[in-house]
This record gives sequence, C-alpha cells and structure tokens, in this order.
Amino acid sequence: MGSCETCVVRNTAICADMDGDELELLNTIGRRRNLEAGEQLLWEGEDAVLVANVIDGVLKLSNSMEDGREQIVGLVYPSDFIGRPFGATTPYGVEALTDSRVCVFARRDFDKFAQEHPKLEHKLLERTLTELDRTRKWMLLLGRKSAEERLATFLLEISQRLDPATCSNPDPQAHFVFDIPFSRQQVGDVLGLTIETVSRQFTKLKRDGVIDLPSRRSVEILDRFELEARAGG
Amino acid sequence: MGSCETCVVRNTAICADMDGDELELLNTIGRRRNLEAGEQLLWEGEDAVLVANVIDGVLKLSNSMEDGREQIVGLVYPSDFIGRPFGATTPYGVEALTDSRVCVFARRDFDKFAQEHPKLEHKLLERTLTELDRTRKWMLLLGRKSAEERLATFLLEISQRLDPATCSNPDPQAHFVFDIPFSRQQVGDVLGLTIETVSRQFTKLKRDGVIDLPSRRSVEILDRFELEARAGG
DNA sequence: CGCATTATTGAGCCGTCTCAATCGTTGTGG
DNA sequence: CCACAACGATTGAGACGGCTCAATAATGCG
Repeated sequence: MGSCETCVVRNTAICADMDGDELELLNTIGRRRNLEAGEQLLWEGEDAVLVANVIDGVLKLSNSMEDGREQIVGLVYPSDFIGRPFGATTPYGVEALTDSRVCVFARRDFDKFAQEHPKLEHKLLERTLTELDRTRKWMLLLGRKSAEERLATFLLEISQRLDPATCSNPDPQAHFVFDIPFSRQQVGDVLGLTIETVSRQFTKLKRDGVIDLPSRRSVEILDRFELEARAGG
Repeated sequence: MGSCETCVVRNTAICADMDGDELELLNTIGRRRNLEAGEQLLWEGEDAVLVANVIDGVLKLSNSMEDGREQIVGLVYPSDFIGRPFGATTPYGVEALTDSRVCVFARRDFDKFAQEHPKLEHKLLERTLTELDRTRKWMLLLGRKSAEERLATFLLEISQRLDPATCSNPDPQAHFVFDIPFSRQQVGDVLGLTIETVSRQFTKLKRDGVIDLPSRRSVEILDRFELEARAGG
C-alpha cells in the first residue's frame, strides 16, 4: 500500500504544497496501480472515468485514425499528471511504454476535491500551461522540421528529461549515455516519421560521429554541440 | 471606454461566473486595446508582461526558426484567452490577423488577481485544458495527414468556429459560405504546408465540386459530407 | 491606369514513404 | 549447446507527395 507521505513524487507532483490534512484526504480517494509495458490505461474517446499521477515509468498519449495511422501527442514521465478533469471524454489513449506505477483517482472524486482545494487547482493549472507550451513547441517540429532535425531535437529533449542534471549543467561537449524507452516504431510515432526513416537518421548521426549506438535501446551523445546544430531552431 | 458590464464576451470569456464586485475589480486592472490586422501583440521569447482576452477579431500564435520557417501553433477567436500567466517568458508570438479588439492586463496584476479568485482560476483551467485537447488533435494533422486531408480538416474546423450554429445543426448537405480570415501563406503556416501546395489543394477541391471559391478569401462548402470524407479520421 | 501584392499554375527535384530483402538479437525447444 | 523461429532493426530500390524555383494571372490600391 502506498500513501502520500512516502510517495517519491510527493514534492514535484500536483500534490506539492498541500498540507497534511489535505494530503490525507486526497490519499483516501486515490489508489496505486501497477502497469506493465504495453498496458493501456485509457482509451481515446471513452468516458473520462479516471485521472492519475505518474509515480514511476513512461507513458504515451496518442491519437489515431481509422486506417491505423497514429500520432503520439505527449509523453508522460514521473510526477506528471494524466487525464482530463472536468471533461466528458478522454481525448487520447494512454499506454504504458515501460512498466509503470501510477496513482489513480476516480475523476468524479478528483473533480470535486479539486474544486474544493484551490491550491491543487492552481498546481494543475501551472502544469497544464507548461504542457501546452511544450506541445506547441512540438508542433513546430511536426509542421516544419526535417527528419534529421526531428531526431536531433528528440534526442536532446529526451536526454534532458531523463537526466534533470543535464539541464543545470549543459556542458556541450559532455558525453552522455542513456536508454531510450521507445521502440523505433514509437520514436516514429512521436516524430511523425516512418520506422525506416527513423532508422536511417540514427545511422546517419552515428556515421557522422555525433552519437553512438552501443545497443538497440541506448544512445551516447558524443557531440552535443553538433547535435544541437542539427536540431535546428 | 469599455467596461466589463457591457462587454460582448462577458458571458463566454473567463470572466463568466464572476459577480459584480469581482468584475468591477477586474475592470480596474484591465484596459481595452485595438489592434490592426498584422499588428503584433507579443513577441516569442520576450518577457511575459501581459495577458489578454479577445473581444473581437482573429489572432495567431506562432513559433518560428532562425531561418524563417514558421508554424502557427494556435488561432485565437473572440472570448479566447491570450498569454502565459505564471510564466517568465512568452513562448510564442501573437499577431492580429484581422483588425481586433482585446482586453489587456498587466501579467503581474492578473496573476495576483487570479490567485485571489479561485473561480477565475477554475475558468482558466478549463479553458487551458480545452485548448490543450485542441492542440493535440492538431498534432495528428501535422504528423500524419496528407495535404488534402489537412485542408479539408481545416475548412471544417474553421467553418464551425466562425458559425457556432453549424455545430448544433450539422446538416451534411447544407451549403455554407464563409470568409477565411487568412492569406494562403497563413493557411500554409497553420497546416505545415507551402503556399503552392495549399493553392493546389484549394483548386483540386473546387475542380471536384466539393467547394466553391467565390472570391479569394471566401469559401462555399458544396458537399460537407464529401469534405468530411476527405478530412480523414 | 499602373504598380505592388497575392494567388495560381507548371516543371523538375528532393526527401520521405513504400515495399521488400537482409541482418541481428532474443528466446525456445530439441 | 545449438538450430531455429520470431521479432525488431537496418538497408536498398523505386515511387510519390510536397517543395523549390520560375512564370503568369488575378486582385487590390494609389
């Protein structure tokens, strides 16, 4: 059983800034849930019955078309919020990319709780505004960037998301290895590219000495400065 | 001089649900401002000094790259909210596409006011969530749709935005004429296409009898059903 | 009326997609 | 422990869609 007091994302999730009593109340309406990689939490278009906080793992939000084309519209990391409060239907599917732990709330309970706790709503607002900014930045990538620019941008963003230390210590020459929690297909779905194009661009960056690919799922940034140049604006 | 009591978007903007006293207070910190078509209200990356409500007109939000490539990341219509509360910098440029009227607030004043008025923050949250949903839907278009699908989707969305009646009365065969408040270049910037491709797709839809183009800036939907089919998922 | 601006049309190219074959890794059963 | 299947990733060849560059046509404006 998890409780809010011992939660690892206690101070970064929307629950931050809440006092002991509030937290206890929130704890009574939420429950932990484990998800395996590939498991779906919400389906696009279904009734919005629940919302959640990510404790651990990475999940994708995606929209798709009848013919199977899919676009990943967001990636969700620990302490991020999932779901659509105050709305009737879930506008995107949510699927775990890695084994994950989430803290789930019935939407009805959460909505009520939020309305009664302005501090929580404020946190949620700030988070939603930040997410909107990030999403809009991604639109520039999808609408205007080349395949190489897209992959370079993606590798930079993901390396920063997975190691927050990189943000505060942006040594452009620093070597840096990390695991990509995505298959090539999923990278393509994020970037609006096919799997083959993604693969070719990986190979090209490696051939040019910008990155190395020690294994299928890991990347080493050899020349961050060059990678940034290739990411474009 | 405008005042909130007589404001035409009084009941649909974030100011809705506020009582007389609150509104009066809000009125003292905001002021009206007229913008000419093409006039810029905010610049990408500058300090976020102000936020605003749209009273009349259409504005674009856009991100761009050093080499001039531009992506429109949002369109703003009457009663919509503009700007980045609780943030240091404005993440996108804002430019009026038509002559517009907005209700402007110093961000510092607005932030303070919002924190003290949960009802306003709640409205703002709902609005931001809706906008995030819309933006994510647009990512599917940018990442996965063909030029024809993009233009068809765009014409449907804009016809609904400009005539709310169409939403509640979705007769698929209904003829419907409306003005596009955008140049071909701007349509391209919204859809992630070049001006030539946009023009060719307009011509194609017209040649196929799906739409008519009575003038440069206006469109008549002749066969909404077919247009929906061509918009894809 | 003449000029500037915006849109359309055309020809050719380039980047990404499609389709297909091969390679590499992982896991399984003999 | 090895052979083999299954899967994901890579690579190649060719097609196609949208882009670039250029010319022309419409529209708007002084």
